Amino acid sequence: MPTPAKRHRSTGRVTLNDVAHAAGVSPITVSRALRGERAVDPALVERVLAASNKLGYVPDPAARALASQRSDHVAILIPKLSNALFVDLLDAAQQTLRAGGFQTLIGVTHYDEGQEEQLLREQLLHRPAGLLITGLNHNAATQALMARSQVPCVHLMDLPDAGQDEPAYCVGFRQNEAGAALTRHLLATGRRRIAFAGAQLDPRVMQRLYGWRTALQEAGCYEPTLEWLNPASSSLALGGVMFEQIMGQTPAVDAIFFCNDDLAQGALLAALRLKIEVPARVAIAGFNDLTGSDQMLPPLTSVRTPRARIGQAGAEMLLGLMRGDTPAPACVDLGFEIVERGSS
Amino acid sequence: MPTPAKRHRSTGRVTLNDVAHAAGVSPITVSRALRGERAVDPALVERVLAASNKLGYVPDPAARALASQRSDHVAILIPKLSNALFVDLLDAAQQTLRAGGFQTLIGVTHYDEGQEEQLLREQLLHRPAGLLITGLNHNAATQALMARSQVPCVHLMDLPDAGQDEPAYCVGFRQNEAGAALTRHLLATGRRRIAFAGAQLDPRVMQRLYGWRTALQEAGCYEPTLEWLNPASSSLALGGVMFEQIMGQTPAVDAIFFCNDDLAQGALLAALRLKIEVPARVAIAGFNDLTGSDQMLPPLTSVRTPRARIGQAGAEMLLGLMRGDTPAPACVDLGFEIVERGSS
DNA sequence: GAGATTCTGGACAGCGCTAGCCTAACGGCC
DNA sequence: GGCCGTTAGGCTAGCGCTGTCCAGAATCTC
Repeated sequence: MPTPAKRHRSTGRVTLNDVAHAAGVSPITVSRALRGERAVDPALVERVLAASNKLGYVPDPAARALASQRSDHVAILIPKLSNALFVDLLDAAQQTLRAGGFQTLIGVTHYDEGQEEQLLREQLLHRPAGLLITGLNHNAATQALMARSQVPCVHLMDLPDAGQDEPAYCVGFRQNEAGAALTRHLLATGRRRIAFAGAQLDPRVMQRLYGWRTALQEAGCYEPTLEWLNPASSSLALGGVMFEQIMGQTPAVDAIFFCNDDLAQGALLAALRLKIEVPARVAIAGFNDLTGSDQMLPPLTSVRTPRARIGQAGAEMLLGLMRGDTPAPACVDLGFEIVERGSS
Repeated sequence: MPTPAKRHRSTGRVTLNDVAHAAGVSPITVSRALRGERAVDPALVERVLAASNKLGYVPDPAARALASQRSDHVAILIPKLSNALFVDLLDAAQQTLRAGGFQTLIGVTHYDEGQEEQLLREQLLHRPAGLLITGLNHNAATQALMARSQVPCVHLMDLPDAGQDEPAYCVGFRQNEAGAALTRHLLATGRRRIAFAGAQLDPRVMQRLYGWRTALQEAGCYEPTLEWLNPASSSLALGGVMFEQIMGQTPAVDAIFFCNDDLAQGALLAALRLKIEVPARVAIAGFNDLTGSDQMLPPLTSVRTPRARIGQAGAEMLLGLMRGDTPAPACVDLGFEIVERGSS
C-alpha cells in the first residue's frame, strides 16, 4: 500500500500550513505576516513571503470569511442597468474595488424599494465587507438592515439636504442645484417659458424638478402647466413623444429641460423629423451629458455629472471605511458642470 | 456569574445546530433535508422545515463554500461595460442567475486576454459554482485554467465554426452569417459598392467582416478598398469620422455596413450635418439594433441580435450544468433578424 | 427464513483560516 | 536585581457546514 488512503477530503490547495512549514514558523504567524495584522519580525515576514511566493499560496476567501466573519465582497445596489448613468457608476466602482482586492456583487433594484430590501437581505448573508448603494431614499426595513448589519456603507449620487438627517457617508452632487443651474442658464439666454419634462420620476429626477421650479419662481416665470411628468422609463422614443406633446399643447414654450439626455436626444431627433428648429424655435437641454449628446444635431446642451468620479470616490471612501478609517468629510460633493452647446 | 463568559467568538447567527435541536434531529439531517441531498423521511423534512422557518435559519454561504468547495457565486466575464450589448447580456444573465439562487460576480476584461486571464484567476479563487464567459477566443492560459478548475462554463455570444474544436457549451449566434445576411440585404436593394466600417476589431467584428466579405465575393462585388478598419473603440463620434473619411476617399460607395449601431448612428448624424442624403446617396446599416436606432433620421437598418436571450439562455444552461444536468444541445444558436428601416 | 441489497439517520472529522488567550523575551525604571 | 509594561510568536479552539464512513432498519431475493 503506497498511499495510505486518505480518509478525508483534501483539496490539493496550498494552505497556510504548507507555507508555515516551508518557512519554519507557525500558521498563525504566516497569517499575520501576510495580513500585516499585528507586528511580526521583518525577517520573519520576509521568510514567509518568500515561502508563500515559492509555493504560490493564495488565501482561501471562503475560509477567511468563515473565520473572520467578513468576506472580500462588496455589494453594490443600483436601480437599472439600462441607464448608462448607473453603468458608468458601476464600472468605475467595480474597477476601484478590484484594485483594492475586493469583488463586486451587483444588485439591480429596478427602482423598487421592496426589491432593494430583498436584494440587500440576500447580499448581507454573504457578509459583504462593504456596501455601495444608490441614493438616500430607502424604506425603513432597508435602513434597519443596513444599521443592524454594521457593514460600512457609502451612498452614491445624492447628498442630503441641509435639514435632512445625514446618513453617515455619501458621495454625489446636488441634483436640485444642478437643475436650478441649468434652468438659470436657459433664463440667461433669454428663454422665459421653460418646460420641464421628466420621466421615471425617481428621487433624483424630482430633485432636478425642484431645482427647475425654484429657479423659475425666482425669475417669476413659473407656471404649473410647464411641468410634464411621465412615470414611464426614459427612452429616446419617449423623449420624442413628450416633445411632440409639449409642442402641440403649449406652443408658447420656448425651451424644454428634459430630465435626462435620453429624452432630450429623442426630442432633438423628433424636432428634426417635425422640422421644428432648435434652438431658434425652442431650446432643448438634457441632463448627464451621455455619450452621443455632443454628436446630436444641434449638439445637446446638458449638465455633465461626475458619475464615474462618484463611483470611484465612493469606492475609495468605502475602501477607507473597510480599513477602519474615518473619512474626513462624510459627504463629498463632486459638483457638476453646465455644458453649453448648440441646442440652447 | 450569570453568563459563564464565552471563551470564544459567537456570531449570534442561527445555525444548523440550532435548527437540529429544535427539530430533534441531527445537524446532518437538517443539512440534507434542506438541500434535498439524499433521501430523508418526508415527516422529518417537514419538521426540519418548520423549525428552520420558525428560527429564521439561513445557511451561511462561507461555511458552505468551505465545506463543500463550491460557492453560490457565478463569475461572468464581459469585455466592456461601455457597450450596451454586454450590459444587456449581463442584465439578463444576472437576473436569471439570481432567480436560481446564485450571486453574480462581474469581471470586465477590456478586450484584453491578459486581463481576462488575471480576472479568471481571481474569480476561480472564490470557487465559483459556474462561469459565463464572452466569446470563444481565449489565450492558452485561460483555457487551461478553465479546464483545470472543473467549473461548469458556458460561452456566450459566439458559436464555433463547423471545423473548430467545439468548446463544451455555448449560446449565441453566427456573427459571420449575420454579417453576410445584412450584406445580402443591401445587395438585394441594388447596392453594389458596399463598404464595411469596423472598429474595436474584436473577434465578433472580424466574424462580421468575414460574412460581409463572403457575401460580396459571391456577388462579385468585393474590393479590398471597401474595408475600413479602425482599432479604436466604437463611439458615435468615431462613426461620424469614419463616415466622412469613407465618403471623402471613396465617393463611389453606395452603402456602408458599420460593424455596430454606435458607429452607424454617428454616421447618420454626420450625414445630417454634411447634408449627405441617406439612403438616396448612400445606404447605411448597423449591427445589434441598439435602443435609439429606430429613432434615428432616417431610422437605422440593423441586425437585431438576441443578446438578452443569450444572457438568459446561457444562464439557464449554466444553472442546469451546475445541477449536474447535461444540456441536450451543447451549442444553442439563437439566430438574428435583419431589421430593415429607412436608412437602406 | 437466511442472506443480500437498499435505505436512512448519525457520528466524525475536517474544509482553511483567524480570534482570543497565553507565555517567553525584552527593555525600562527605580 | 526585582518589578512591571510591552512586544511578538504560538497554542487552542472554533467559524458553520458537508463529505465520508458506518450501522441499524427495511426491503428484497430465492
